[in-house]
Amino acid sequence: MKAETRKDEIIKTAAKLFKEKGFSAVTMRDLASAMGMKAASLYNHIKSKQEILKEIIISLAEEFTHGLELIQKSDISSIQKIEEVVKLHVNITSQNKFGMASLNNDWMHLEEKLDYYLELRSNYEEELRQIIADGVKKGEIIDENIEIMLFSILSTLRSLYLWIPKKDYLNPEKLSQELSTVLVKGINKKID
Amino acid sequence: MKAETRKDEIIKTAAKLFKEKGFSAVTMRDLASAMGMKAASLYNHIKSKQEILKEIIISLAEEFTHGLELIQKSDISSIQKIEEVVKLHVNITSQNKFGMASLNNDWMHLEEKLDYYLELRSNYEEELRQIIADGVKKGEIIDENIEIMLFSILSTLRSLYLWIPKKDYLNPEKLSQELSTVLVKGINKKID
DNA sequence: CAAGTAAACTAACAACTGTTAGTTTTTTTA
DNA sequence: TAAAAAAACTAACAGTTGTTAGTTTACTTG
Repeated sequence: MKAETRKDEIIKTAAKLFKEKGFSAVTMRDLASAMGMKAASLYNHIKSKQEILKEIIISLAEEFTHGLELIQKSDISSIQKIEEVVKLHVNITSQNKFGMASLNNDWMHLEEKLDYYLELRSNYEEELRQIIADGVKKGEIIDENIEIMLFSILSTLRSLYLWIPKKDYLNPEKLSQELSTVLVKGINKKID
Repeated sequence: MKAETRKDEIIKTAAKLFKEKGFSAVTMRDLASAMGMKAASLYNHIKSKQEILKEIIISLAEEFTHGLELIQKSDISSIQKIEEVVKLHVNITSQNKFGMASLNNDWMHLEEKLDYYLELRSNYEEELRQIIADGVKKGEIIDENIEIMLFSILSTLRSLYLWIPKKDYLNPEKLSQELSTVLVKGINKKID
């Protein structure tokens, strides 16, 4: 791991501000002030406000894509794959509590990289859909509407960024495990 | 039901734009242009940009609060209450596909009404938490971490606005029922 | 310690922001 | 059809926006 550059600090600070008010509502003067400098000085380190957003979002999106690829080709059951996806989201979100807000809410302000982002996202959804469909075919997963199961799981995982910061006494391992239980088994008490 | 005023049209159009780019990125000139008029003309109908956001968010928040109150005091099981909450979200979201985006993402730009909104929201979460806790106590709901169950359900329901527009061939009744199944029973196949 | 580089600064820009004032046009009502 | 009300307009404002140019200060390195 290399040393953190000034650019990295700016991006980290920006992510924090973007989470609070959204990309559009944060001005370069806000960001500069949070960094203890003047707005013009930021441009010694970054090319534009856009570039900051791009750095935050694209690196996260690629991290998810890469993580899911590994899970996809591993030789485990469908349910286990879903459990690994839960871990992936919990881990990335735990380490990027702020950036995840931009990924979820400010992707539409990407300009040149918007199409690339949308491609990564739809591929991600498609791969996860495939994992679920496989599980249904193999009889591991109930034969309910696949879109609804996909949506329900993904909504929960994508919202983790709102919730992990409030409960960060829970370690990632325990959180992943308990979350998997709820997502996979549901909440109703079974009659054993 | 009364006739739709020009103000209502403006708010509806604003909600649509707010969903696409977020409150901060939509200018009064954008809104005016979408309405086929000049920015200044908007002010014959509305007091400020803020007021539009307030109208969108507060009316929705109050609708949820009221809906949950009715469910809370009805004499049904905890699981049934949760199923009613699912219906509540599906119905309100189906009828407010655009406004729900503001409720989820732009509430922090409320000014005078921010505290009121935060109060409604935390009361809502607390009441739902109570429904779950009751269910656990009565043995209807598994004895897992209540916060995780609350978070998982609420994340899914709060994300409906992203998903309903894409699948609106599904009618609200069917969607509510299938979503309840997934949330309550989970996705794994039981050994009958 | 000299030279080079990194990182801050001041000043300014052109475009855009929400909003107001005052006026004209269109629609409704008596 | 005249008067009143509703709804649009033009023009402009004061403040804010992202960004650039040019300069000064601080740190690193040979």
